[in-house]
Amino acid sequence: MKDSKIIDVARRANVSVATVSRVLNASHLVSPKTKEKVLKAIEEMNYTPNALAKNLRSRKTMTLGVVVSDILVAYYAEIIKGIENTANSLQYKILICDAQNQKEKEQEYMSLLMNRTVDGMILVTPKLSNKEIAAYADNGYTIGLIGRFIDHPNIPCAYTDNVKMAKEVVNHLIGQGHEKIAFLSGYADAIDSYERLEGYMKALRDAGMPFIPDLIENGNFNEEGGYAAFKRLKEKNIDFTAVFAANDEMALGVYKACRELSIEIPRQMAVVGVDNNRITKYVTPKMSTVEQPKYTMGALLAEKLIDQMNDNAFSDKRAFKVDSKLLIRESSLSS
Amino acid sequence: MKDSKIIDVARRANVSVATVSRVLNASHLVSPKTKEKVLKAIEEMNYTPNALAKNLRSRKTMTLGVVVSDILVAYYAEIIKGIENTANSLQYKILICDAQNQKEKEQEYMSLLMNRTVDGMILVTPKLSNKEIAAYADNGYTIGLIGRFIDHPNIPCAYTDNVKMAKEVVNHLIGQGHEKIAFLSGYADAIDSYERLEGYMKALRDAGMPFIPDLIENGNFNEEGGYAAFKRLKEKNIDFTAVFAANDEMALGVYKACRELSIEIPRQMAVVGVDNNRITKYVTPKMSTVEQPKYTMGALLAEKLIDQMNDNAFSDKRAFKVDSKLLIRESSLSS
DNA sequence: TTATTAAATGAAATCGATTACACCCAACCA
DNA sequence: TGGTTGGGTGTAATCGATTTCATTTAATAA
Repeated sequence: MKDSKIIDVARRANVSVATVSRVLNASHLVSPKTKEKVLKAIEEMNYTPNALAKNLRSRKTMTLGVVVSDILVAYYAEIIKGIENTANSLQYKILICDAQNQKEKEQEYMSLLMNRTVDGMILVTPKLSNKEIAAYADNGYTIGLIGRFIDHPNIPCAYTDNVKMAKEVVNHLIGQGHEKIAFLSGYADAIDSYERLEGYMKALRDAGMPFIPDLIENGNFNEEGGYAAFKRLKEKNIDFTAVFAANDEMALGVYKACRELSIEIPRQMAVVGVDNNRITKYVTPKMSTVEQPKYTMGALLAEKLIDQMNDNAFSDKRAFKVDSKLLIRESSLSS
Repeated sequence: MKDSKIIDVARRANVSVATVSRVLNASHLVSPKTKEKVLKAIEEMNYTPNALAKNLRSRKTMTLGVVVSDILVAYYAEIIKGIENTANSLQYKILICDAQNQKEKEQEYMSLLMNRTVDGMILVTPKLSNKEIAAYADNGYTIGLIGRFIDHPNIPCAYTDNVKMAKEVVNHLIGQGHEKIAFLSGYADAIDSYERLEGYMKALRDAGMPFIPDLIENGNFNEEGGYAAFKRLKEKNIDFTAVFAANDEMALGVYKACRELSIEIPRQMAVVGVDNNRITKYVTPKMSTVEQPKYTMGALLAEKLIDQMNDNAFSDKRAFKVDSKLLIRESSLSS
């Protein structure tokens, strides 16, 4: 039952605990008939090894922690799938941690790493600073990063080129004839926001178009934020005909604001988001957005991190910059 | 750093490991100045206790496992939030397990319970049979269930009354003047499906309307399934003017099929789903659906289960039937 | 001052596995 | 026949904490 232990099995099979352990761990150093006896005893007693004892002794848990900002956001859920499937195929389990957008929760979850509950951690767009993250790595903990890059010899990263992505989006809008393009950024302190803004500016510069600071607003990466930001833009009374929102949620907020203000998308206002949330295909008009290889990033990083934990052979390649893809749909198409 | 242990701290502070342990566990049995010495040593050595050793000795992990069918589905994500917040407030952590719709994965994750990695498990609409689940409970493991009910003295359950819910939906459709109402069920073996079908039939009976088996189709709880099921219904050439889909995903599939077949919702076909997925508000027309108190179910059950683990005082109330709410939107409203 | 009691502390057992090391014994070789 | 060899097995140390029990120290009462 629930509380039989290795010594009970040993007694029942008339062998030592060492032998039972050998059977459990598929050692070749045990004769077929002994093995059979032991297996029979295990079966009869319904014995399952205590993972805590095992992990304590072996000093590993074969578990990877994954910290995401919000498990409700599909972006994270898909990354998790990538990590999980790869990890499982390499005999690792994953422990999913929902930081609920709070930095303190992230930190709490990091303690799982420090107290040996997990062998490594994958942080997906964490709020922790580069310095804080690097400190963990410097102390010998195994950490990987998704959706962000830190230049540190022990921290593998998988991320998209936000600058390039944003440039592509803005170029597309310019190509559609837009000259005044607003940008909705996410949290002011999020690297993604910053980089996307950078790409936005570069695209304008390359096209010889002026950068108008008033066309930048912050929308906190969520729907309400996007809604409010768009209203603020409108109140400024500056003309603009397109909005590039740093994610789909904010773009959805723009949709809502436009509906209220009777602004027709895309005829009067072009809109592009980022993430390819499933919803973008269901809204009217269908939303143009950017697809990032979420599953792939998860899978790539999980493999890399597990590799690193096992042979300590840090291959030089630890930065995986993957390509994103602009999906042009109705919301940004001039007729 | 990473590998200092309690004995190192003890030596540095010139005390015994027992004393350090007492400080760590906030025992009152330690003098202020000793305590200070110890805390200083802990601080200086950057010591963190090894959770594996601690859990092994104390025979608990203060961790709850949560097995969901698919982490990408918002329904589960919200339940998880409810569980997590409640658990955290009671000093418990949760370990989220994504079974990816596979029964074998569910079973794999159950082994976390059996090998003492978690103190208890919450299963959300699992594929495991009642008998299998009861067997775990009978063996002394702590299990709770969400979205399903098993009559077992040790298994607390939080679920909605599917029969009542389905009746309400069908009554609403009847009230809108529909006489031929199709039903799209989920997995044939899912209890939810079965119960919703039961409610559907009861509502018909109560209204004195005939039950037409040909109007029942299986849609596997996903969009493609709903799409295909609707097409099959249409091919049968039986008239019907409304569809009740056992979840929103399938209803979405119906939307797609209708678009292809140029059937206008709700004028020619009324549609109602279940779950209140966020998408339902964004589709055109807005989808009528049923809201279940997901967060509440999670919170309720987490509290109950933790209670049960701690005082072993099984209060008699272990079945929480919560009320769902029909949200009537555009897709089911005759003009 | 001494007896009594309570508060602090430490030594060692314990949780349940893995594994280094020692040992036994049968098979093989010289 | 005696000495190697090595496969199979057992004993005991170990992982890093908690906790029981015994002991020392300090505080209080007599």
